[in-house]
Amino acid sequence: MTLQDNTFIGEYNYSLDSKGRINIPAKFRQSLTENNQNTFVITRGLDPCVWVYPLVQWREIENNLRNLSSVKNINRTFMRNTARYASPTTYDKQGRIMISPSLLKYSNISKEVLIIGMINKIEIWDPGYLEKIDQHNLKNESDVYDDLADKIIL
Amino acid sequence: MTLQDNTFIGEYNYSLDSKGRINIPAKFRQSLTENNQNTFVITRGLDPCVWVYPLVQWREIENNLRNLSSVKNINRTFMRNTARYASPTTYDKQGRIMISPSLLKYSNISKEVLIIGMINKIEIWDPGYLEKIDQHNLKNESDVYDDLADKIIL
DNA sequence: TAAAATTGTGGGTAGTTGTGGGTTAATACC
DNA sequence: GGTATTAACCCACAACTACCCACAATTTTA
Repeated sequence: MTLQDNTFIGEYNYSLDSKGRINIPAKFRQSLTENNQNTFVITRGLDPCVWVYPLVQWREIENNLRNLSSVKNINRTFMRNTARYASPTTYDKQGRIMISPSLLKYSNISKEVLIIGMINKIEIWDPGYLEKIDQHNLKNESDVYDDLADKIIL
Repeated sequence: MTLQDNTFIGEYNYSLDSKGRINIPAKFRQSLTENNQNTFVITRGLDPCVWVYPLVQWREIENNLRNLSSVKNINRTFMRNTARYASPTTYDKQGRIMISPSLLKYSNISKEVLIIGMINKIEIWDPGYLEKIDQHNLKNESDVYDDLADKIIL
């Protein structure tokens, strides 16, 4: 059973193989609509992890960026950092995508990976690294976190 | 006699089988509307137990998450921790769902389980564990408990 | 009260999934 | 232009999951 189209939840402990490939969980692939053409756009996350967007989702981001005025300095910086690391990747018949050495280094991934569904995108983490960062975040912003939980958790 | 749609009350003592499956009480299943497609979304509770949402209930949570911008750090942390432990599960012809080893560990469940109707969701507990926590909570928060009386008339 | 239907639990089987690795085609580099 | 390196495609397989059938105990119905 999959949820809504192009929507991802859940976590998976997979591993990077000797050729630098990572499997996309079958449930995630099944949730993809035809117009994604078996393709993701992978890029740097705002956290030290890899972000994986379905192609159509990335197109929306592109359109939003298109509307950012280039007059403002901060807009140019944001646009540049969002666009420069992104690259489209089609998965092979086994459902795997290639991750570039540069992205692996950025996200601290060596062998084990944790793949997390983030609703409209997918995150790929080094398991140990996430734990560290997560605890840090929860400690420093627990009050804001609780406010969100009050609004959203049923 | 069943209650309102997608509404659960009462408790049931069931057991986990050798394949990690748990039966959903027939009364709970009968209360489900068609648009749930015989599917629940199971995840970690805020207490050490398993939360079981009807699919349509979870969609509400999901849609709220979708509106959180990933530019904010705390939004990402919240979305990650809400989404990562959740997974959709369709029950089989006997009315059972699979519980992952990770969720079993989190909720301390080994063999016996206590299934509790929580109105808009279902909780699955280890019976002994719940008793301990419940007593602890009543002892330490009885004053806050009393405040609820202002909001809810029994 | 007896028969019929439902419910909770056990387990077998066939298909799917994650992972490894070999072979060919494309690319980059001398 | 020839060679080395990389990426795409294919085959293989063990582990796991979904689906099916079965049955005893309980509940409902007649």
